[in-house]
Amino acid sequence: MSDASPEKNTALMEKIVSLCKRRGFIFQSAEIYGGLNGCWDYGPLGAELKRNLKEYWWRKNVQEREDILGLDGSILTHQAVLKASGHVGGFSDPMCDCLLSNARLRADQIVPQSGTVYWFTGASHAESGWSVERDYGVLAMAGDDESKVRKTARQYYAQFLADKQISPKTLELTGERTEAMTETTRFNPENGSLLTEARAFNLMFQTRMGASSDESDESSIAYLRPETAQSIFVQFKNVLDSSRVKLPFGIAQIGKSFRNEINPRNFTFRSREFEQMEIEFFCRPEDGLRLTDEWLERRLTFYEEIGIPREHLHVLDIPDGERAFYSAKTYDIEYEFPFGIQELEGVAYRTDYDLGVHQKGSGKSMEYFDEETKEKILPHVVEPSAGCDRTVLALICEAFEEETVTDEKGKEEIRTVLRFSPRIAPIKVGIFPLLKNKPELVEKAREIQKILSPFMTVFYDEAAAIGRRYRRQDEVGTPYCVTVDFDTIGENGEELKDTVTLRERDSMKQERIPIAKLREFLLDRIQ
RNA sequence: GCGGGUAUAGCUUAGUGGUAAAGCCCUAGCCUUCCAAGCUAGUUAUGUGGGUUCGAUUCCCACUACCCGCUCCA
Repeated sequence: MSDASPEKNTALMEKIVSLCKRRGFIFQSAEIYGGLNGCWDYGPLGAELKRNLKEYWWRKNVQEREDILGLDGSILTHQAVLKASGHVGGFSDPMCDCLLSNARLRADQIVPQSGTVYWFTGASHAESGWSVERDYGVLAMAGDDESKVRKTARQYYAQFLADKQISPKTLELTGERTEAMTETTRFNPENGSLLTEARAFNLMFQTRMGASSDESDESSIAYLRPETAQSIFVQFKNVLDSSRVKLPFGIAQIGKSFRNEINPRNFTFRSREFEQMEIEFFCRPEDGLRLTDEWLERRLTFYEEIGIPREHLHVLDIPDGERAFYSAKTYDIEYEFPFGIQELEGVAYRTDYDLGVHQKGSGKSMEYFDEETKEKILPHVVEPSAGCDRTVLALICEAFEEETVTDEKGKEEIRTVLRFSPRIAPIKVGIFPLLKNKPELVEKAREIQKILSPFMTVFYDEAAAIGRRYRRQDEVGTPYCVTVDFDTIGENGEELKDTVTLRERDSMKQERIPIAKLREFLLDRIQ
């Protein structure tokens, strides 16, 4: 996808989805039962790919740093945590629908209006005897005349007509009365039509804990966490007290989060169950903005290291007024997916908002005592929060390529190849005996499999012609293949004995390498 | 959530109100000395549930899922 265009590319995305299923990267959840909306399962290769991503992230951010510590919090979350964080009250959108156009509107974003409301109780059609009783209203703003209002009402009632041949114009409106209203948000500013009652659509999955939990017992309510961040904030004190760390330091977590998205879309990109890779990096207030910029750079480097080049990433500096209310600075790192430029990760400076609300909510101090300055401070926090599933999808999209190759006879064909970085490729090396009906070759290949498999994911394959086996591995992104031939078993002299052909995925070049050096050679390239 | 579209084998596509076809893939065997070779054999499908009908994969209805647009994404 080196020539990725920002325009939508549905055909490309369909090919990628098809490959993911065919080769066992990603399946639809509960497919044999018709599928579960917005849920996906990772197949054998997808599981390897995702694991490689998570392990590399953990290695770079936890293992190789002494100032970041790991955490693995529970998914089931105490309701008090999410009340304090603002999710119970605020993690919802009041939505209402226009009764006329069915447009969906955010109730809290409707500009209040004033005018005269015309109420009706129903409509009838004298000729056919049809009638409907249903309350409806239209807001007439200054300048609207009555005929326009009645036309809107007739269009509304016409929706209930069984006979679509009847013109809305011939309907009689019943029960008309008027009412003056000021600053109302119950009507669609576009057309004056009455809206449905606002319904809160909370994006959190709620559950009840305990065997005896009954519907009326509010205290049994728990939630599936909508982000991994909260368990980090809630355990901030415990980590601090148990680990003897000093500011600045971070707590990292990889784990599942759940949001009841209204509209899951774009394959695994927006799912209801998803995995996050988050760091909360705590610091002194004066360092927050600087560290936000530093983290942005560090994260961009990370994406380059796993094979997503900087030129396919976009950094969005979210302007004042568009950031979440708690954030003093936010960068979005976006990737050019075939379906558009979409967010992979947010790097947000959350100030002391989170520790502040939990200090208030729990009544427990979240303060940090600085031994040098002898002062107590409430640390600020910088949060690089990456979507794991989104990054896996980006890795697959970035790696996908259909290459035209010409064989010796001049015949052109399409080679589908996933150009994964060796570091994250699900299978590191394919091991083939040149021929499967020669026991010496098979035996030697099995030996090599045994040597390498403790160190990396290997795939042994003896079926079909050697070229086909190479292509199979190309399609799943295996960077190297090793072939055992007659040289290996010493048929062509001592100097070639115990050497194998090493074939590289991208160049399709082959070189001769001693079996004894294979492990080191491969490990050098996949670390 | 609204509107539009789609649903036949692992994939890509035929087709039919009366036994569902092909190519690729896959599996096994033979053969085969490095880039999807050949021969033989084989497995596998009408998304789910109703209705109409003697009979439905085909017609009708509902549901589900996916795709596109809108909406939404603290």
